[in-house]
Amino acid sequence: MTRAERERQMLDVAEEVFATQGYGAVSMEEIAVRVGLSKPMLYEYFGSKEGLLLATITRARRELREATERAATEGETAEDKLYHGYLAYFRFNEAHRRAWLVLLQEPVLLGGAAGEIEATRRQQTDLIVAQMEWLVPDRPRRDLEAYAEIIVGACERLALWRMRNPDVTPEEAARQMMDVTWKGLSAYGA
Amino acid sequence: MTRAERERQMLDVAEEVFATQGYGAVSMEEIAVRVGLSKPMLYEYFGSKEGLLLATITRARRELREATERAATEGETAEDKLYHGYLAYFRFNEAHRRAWLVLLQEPVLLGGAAGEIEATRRQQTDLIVAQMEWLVPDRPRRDLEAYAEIIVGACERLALWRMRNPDVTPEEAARQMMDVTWKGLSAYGA
DNA sequence: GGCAGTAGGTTACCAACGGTAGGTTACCGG
DNA sequence: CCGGTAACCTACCGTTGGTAACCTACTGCC
Repeated sequence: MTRAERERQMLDVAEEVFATQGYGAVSMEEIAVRVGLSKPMLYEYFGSKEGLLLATITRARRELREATERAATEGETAEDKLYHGYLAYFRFNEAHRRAWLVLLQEPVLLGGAAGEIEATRRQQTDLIVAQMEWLVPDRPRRDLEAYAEIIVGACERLALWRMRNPDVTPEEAARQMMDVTWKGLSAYGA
Repeated sequence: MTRAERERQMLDVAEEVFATQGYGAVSMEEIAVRVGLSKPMLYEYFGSKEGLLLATITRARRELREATERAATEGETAEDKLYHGYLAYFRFNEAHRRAWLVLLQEPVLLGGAAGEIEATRRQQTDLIVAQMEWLVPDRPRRDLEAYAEIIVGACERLALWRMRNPDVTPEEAARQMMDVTWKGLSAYGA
């Protein structure tokens, strides 16, 4: 087995247990046993427990980004693009439930490797901002950045809400996002 | 010193140290020393480390809710109410930076006392939904719930963004929230 | 005053975990 | 056949979350 395959295997196991049991509740020993290796190997590959979490988060984030990025190229109008982006997001966290769950663990890193994750976040935000520039031209860069953050946060939370309401389809969630962020609540005002 | 005062004192210390060092990076021993007591007292009051975090989160959340709730009664029109709600939120996490920072630690609990925190969250969401009913009448309850989640998530993330961009005033952040959630992005379309 | 009961507090300990040092096996080029 | 190295393991350490057992000072009561 090559080194890259080993790493993927380790990340698969880590993703599974972090998602189901939570970061604090699982020991490195347990992960190692599940992989079929011993603890020091994990440290060889990832340096620390937080490093392992960081690696799984980075991978999950990349997968999510690729999925939504691809989708946002579909559709003609700005409205269509936005809708398809949302749809891809909610479909992703239905299909890759585990990968998505570890993304929620991110705040754990606040006190630790927060700096390292900043780069990936920055990169992701930049991409959304780029699409924003297409969506809503002639706005200050700073506002576009804010809008991107707003949308990411909203999606995250709505996805969490969907976990408690599993009968909400990705289509419905995407439509709800459109209601608020595209048309705006004023459209429904009294 | 009464029991309630002791508890408040412990929560103050916990809030400070969780916010600055992060949940995982701080030991119960350290907190106990800072309070001026010994470790078992913390366990007497909060049962476990996670229980202590849960208590600080619960308190912070209540303070935040009270602040925003009060503000949302100001203003005449629906638009005004929404704006003042946002403004109060961003002013709160500027003034009570520490309290707000522990709220971010919440996902740590995913694998643990997630059930207990569900009640508080539910209660908070219900209140926003109630204001939503006023804001955008004649929508299905289910959509209102989704809108509430969207708004909470968006605010959370934008507040996080503000921490990295400290020159963004609460007024500007509130305006950006209005741009997206009230007028909607379509208002700026090409 | 003397004394049982209890609230509030401590010391001393345990088990589990993150992390590491040092040794062992297995494979490779020469 | 052999030196070197990559992959891997066993055995250990320090710290930390959590607990048991004990102490102390106050309260109300005879």
